[in-house]
Amino acid sequence: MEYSFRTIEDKWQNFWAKNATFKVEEQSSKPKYYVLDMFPYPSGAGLHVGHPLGYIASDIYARYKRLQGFNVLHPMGYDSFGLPAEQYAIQTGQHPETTTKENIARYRQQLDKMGFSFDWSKEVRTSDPNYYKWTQWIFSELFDCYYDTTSDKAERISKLISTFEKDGNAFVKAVNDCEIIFSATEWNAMSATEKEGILQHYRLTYLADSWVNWCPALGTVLANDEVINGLSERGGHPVEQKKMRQWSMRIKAYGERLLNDLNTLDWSESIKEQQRNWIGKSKGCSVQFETDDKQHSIEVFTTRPDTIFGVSFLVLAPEHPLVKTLTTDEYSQKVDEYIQTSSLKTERDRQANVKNITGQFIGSYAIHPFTGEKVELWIGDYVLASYGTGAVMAVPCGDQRDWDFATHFKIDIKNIFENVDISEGAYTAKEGTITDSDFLTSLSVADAMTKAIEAIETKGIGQGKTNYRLRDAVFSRQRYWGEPFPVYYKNGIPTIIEAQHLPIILPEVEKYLPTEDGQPPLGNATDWAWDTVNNKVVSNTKMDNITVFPLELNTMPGWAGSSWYFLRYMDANNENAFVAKEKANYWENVDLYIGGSEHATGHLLYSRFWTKFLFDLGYIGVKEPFKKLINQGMILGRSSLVYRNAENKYVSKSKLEGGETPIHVDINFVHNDILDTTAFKNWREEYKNAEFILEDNSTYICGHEVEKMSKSKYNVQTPDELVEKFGADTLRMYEMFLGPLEQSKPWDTKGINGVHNFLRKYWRLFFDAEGNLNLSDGEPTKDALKTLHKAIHKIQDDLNKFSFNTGVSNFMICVNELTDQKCNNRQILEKLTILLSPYAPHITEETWTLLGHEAGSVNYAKFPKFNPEFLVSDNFEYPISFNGKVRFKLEMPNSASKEEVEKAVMTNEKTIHYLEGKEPKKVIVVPGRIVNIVL
RNA sequence: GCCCAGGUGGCGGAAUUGGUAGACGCGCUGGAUUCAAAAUCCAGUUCCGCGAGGAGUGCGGGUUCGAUUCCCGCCCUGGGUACCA
Repeated sequence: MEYSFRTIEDKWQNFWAKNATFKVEEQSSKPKYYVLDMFPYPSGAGLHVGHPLGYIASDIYARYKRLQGFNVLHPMGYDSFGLPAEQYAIQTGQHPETTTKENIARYRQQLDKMGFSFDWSKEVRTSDPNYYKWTQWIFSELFDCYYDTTSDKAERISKLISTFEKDGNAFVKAVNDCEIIFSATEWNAMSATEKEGILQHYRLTYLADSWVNWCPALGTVLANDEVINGLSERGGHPVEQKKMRQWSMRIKAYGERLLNDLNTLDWSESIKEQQRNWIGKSKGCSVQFETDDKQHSIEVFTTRPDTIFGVSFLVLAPEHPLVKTLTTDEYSQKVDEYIQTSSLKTERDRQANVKNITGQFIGSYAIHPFTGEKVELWIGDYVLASYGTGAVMAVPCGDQRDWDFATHFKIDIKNIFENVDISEGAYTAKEGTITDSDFLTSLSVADAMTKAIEAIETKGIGQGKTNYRLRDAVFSRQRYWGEPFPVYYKNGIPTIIEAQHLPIILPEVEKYLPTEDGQPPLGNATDWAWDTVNNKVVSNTKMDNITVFPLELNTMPGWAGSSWYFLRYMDANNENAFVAKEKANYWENVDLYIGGSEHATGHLLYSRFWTKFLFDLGYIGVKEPFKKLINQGMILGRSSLVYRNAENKYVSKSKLEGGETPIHVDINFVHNDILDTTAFKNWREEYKNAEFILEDNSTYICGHEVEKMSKSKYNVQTPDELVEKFGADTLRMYEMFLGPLEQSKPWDTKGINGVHNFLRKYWRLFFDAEGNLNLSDGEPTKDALKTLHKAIHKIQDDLNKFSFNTGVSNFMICVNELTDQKCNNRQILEKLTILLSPYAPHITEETWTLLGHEAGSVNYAKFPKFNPEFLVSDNFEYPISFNGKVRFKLEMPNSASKEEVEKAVMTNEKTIHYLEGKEPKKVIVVPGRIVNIVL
């Protein structure tokens, strides 16, 4: 009987769907385990073979955890708001919702064919009003909170208001960007508008006129991490700076916690490092420099207070507020010109000219706080207004940029490092001895650092301070296809719509483009006003600014919905809460999260931020969303190329003479690099009369290149045709077999036969030569037991280490050995089947029933434990053969000679722990050069 | 520049509390079966050498009885980040 994967896979996929096999409930009797994939954006192209890589790994792990007796939550959903659907809508007029629904249907079909064990009853879609209702709610909770630095958590804004009413804001300890100090009396005298204006400086989400990365081509604002080298991440359009009224998220308030809690996470070092860099904590000190007329003082931030005696000038950002005041008449024209040119520079220009040193002396001086010497004041656009204080003390001997600047403008360089030559460049190492520095002289750099901060603080001209690179995240997008804000404007005051009136449903619009007068697309909506009497959205014509007000026209960014979706899965259909507290407490957080590393600083940082916020308010009991994170590598495409020569003929690879034009050819016409010339000719009109220069054996061999999968390179491999040809189980195992999960690798179907053959061999273990089911019921042979137990041991090890690739190899070894032994023993096959079921669920369900078990029961109730106790029988004696391998540690002094070591290896009797957590078992190591011996 | 990860046959990749390098699969070579093909099975396959033998895990050193594994210095590839004071 042949292995008929199509019949088998259809049968079991239907069975699983009909019986809701993978539906989970909260069960306190079982330990929980939460396995999550980064949910996909449902694009029009459908899934390609790269998508399922992570899903297969997580599915294997989820099924493995179920075998071990865990109650496993393994859901799937869609990040269904996003730009491509909107752009498609702009082009075709088709509503993004329609496109999105079609794409989701296609994705679902493809996912189902892979045999994933998702609990679809918990599906979420970020564009579903029942979902974004709660995204809007979280936004309103952020609006209602501020960050209290005393309790070090988010607190209700009402608490802050009552403090203002009693004491004003002078003694408030809160993260804010409020520049004025007021008393209680002043506060109480303020109008509602003024009060809200103040509160905006404290709220965790707030409106601010901020410089934003404006992308004219996309008609939208982009986050810092969506801009790469001055170009938009999506599409690569130029991005310019523009000031706009935007919603922002005060993520900065959580900077320290986001940094510290990284240490509690089981994430790859590289991702943690990326987040640390992004948060960019630097410890240092602020220092006030008085101007020589004693009228003003300039605050700088430095990480090297120990070099304060090396200061030879100050540099201010051109945008610094004191520049105009401090510029002398003599220099005002030059300074104005410099400010003018640097303001015209886009981010892109600045980056292109990193080596280009520019600056301008402004004519006035500051006084060095310790030496009393005059130091020149300069402006230079290498100093950023947005970081630190917007001014730096320049120490050319200790900072390369300052050195370059000083050298370029011929400013004196003072050396304060003992025995260091700085004629060729700055000395930037944080070690050595300070000299020529008054009270810091002959101290080490580290000691001087402490001493300098002390002196600065004693003098009252500054203090030790910590700076973060992390900036608040802009939260407004000028888009249609996103979550509307639950906000209306009451006489200009942003007002939140109460939770019981949510969701605010995205309105219909005629056009998805910005309006003529530059309003976001929601400006096209005719029914987009808030009636505060009836609490509903009404027609714009009813707007009277007494009871009916305009609604916010921006929508939320893509990361809004994805910042909390892992919580919604726990309780996807709850209409009364974003997640019920008892469910949140049962599932806690994600135990294993699998997805691409491109989200290192975006999604993963924002999710952590929102999780901490929701924790602060007591809605959930965990501080971090994802305990363990695995980043699957990208699967690259393997493009096939044909070569056209000058005479318009197509030249096979070994006949190339150079100068031929390579042309991408659809990979479906190519098998093992051999081109199907007929298919190629029929591909396009232009190839119809193609002529070929063939190899000597009359084939056409294509060239190839490894690059990103893309439609335009005709190298996209969808899973569908492979499932059709080999079955889902083969594809699942093959994707795992390709290599380590975390590594990126080229897609190549060459080896898929090997995996397919393995499954066919496994299938044949159950049947005799005539194709009849043939299972023996006797006791298994020692050889068969040994093979099985070896496999159990290794494959469990592989699963625990997420080495799914070696897991597949070990299955192959096991089945090859059982085939050689002609093993058809029921006990052996039963256990092997359980072992294989996470990898190849369809074929194992089928064989499970062949073994006489109830249909579907391998999932998994009958075997609550999948562990050594269950699988390895206690009484089994391991046969240690001459060729067997047992690992043991040889305890000998390092000085022992080779002969001595060999002698010890040959004769030693060793005690071996053959399985963890069991009594040690004595085995005698057989003479021979055996060092690495495994059971 | 800085940070992180990695460099092993023709290919994807195994093997690290230091212990027979190249598991497993692909590909290739030869053979069996077949009218033939597919499929299947058997043998071989790191390189050099007819051979005995020698070389070999990016390069150069070091520690060790023994190094793909540990240490030092380089080179290269991939990812991240960038005038952050």
